[in-house]
Amino acid sequence: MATYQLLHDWNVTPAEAVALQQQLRHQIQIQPLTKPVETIAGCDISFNKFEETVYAGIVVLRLETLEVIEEVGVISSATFPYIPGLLSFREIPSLLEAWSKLKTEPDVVMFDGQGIAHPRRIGIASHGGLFLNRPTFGCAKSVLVGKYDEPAPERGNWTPMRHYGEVIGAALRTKNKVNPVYVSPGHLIDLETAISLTLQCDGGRRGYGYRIPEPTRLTHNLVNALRRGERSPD
DNA sequence: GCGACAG
DNA sequence: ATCTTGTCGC
Repeated sequence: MATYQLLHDWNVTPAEAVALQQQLRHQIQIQPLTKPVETIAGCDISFNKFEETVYAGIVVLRLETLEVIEEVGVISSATFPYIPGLLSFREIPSLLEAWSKLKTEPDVVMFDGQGIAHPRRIGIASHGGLFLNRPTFGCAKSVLVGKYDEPAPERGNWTPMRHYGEVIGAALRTKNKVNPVYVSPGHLIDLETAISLTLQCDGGRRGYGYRIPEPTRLTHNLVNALRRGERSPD
């Protein structure tokens, strides 16, 4: 079973959450990978509007072939509300429950959200990286903070996202003439590597291609099936 | 003060 | 995030 470090309690108020982020942000390390990546995991949650029950899941893939190595899902509950800038406090607790069920120890984890492309430089991917103590990065479908110039329309092109003068991520085109995804390092990885991994996880390199990279796309399908009762938490 | 605002 | 069919464009 995969393990993680519980760096702090999750039962906090929004104000306490912000204080924790200010404290934790200094522990985040943006650097090149120290080990080659063989497996990559995607994680996501799903839920019915107005309900506290959440369906969390993680899918582990072999980077080279994008074949699924393992899938885990859990039905849990989230009490913390969705507040822009505090997404990790709503999603990470249940994702950690799913993580505990993994037999495999993913080399790197892709999150559905931001890494350091966050007002306090600690989005869900960075926060999760500290708990998991391994390389993580975010691949979001929309922007939280930062500005960027539109990247060229062909797959593979990207432009830097800037916030207060700092390069915090990239607007990356994963498919021709389709809206870009927003990639940013989470922890123990750098922007260039996060971009490279995102492109390697995109089926586009093999003909069939979706805007959302496979780890996140497949996990999204998994948790939605769980929510609809089309699959069980095994 | 006004508007923006990951999922 | 979720609720949902058709439809415009390449």
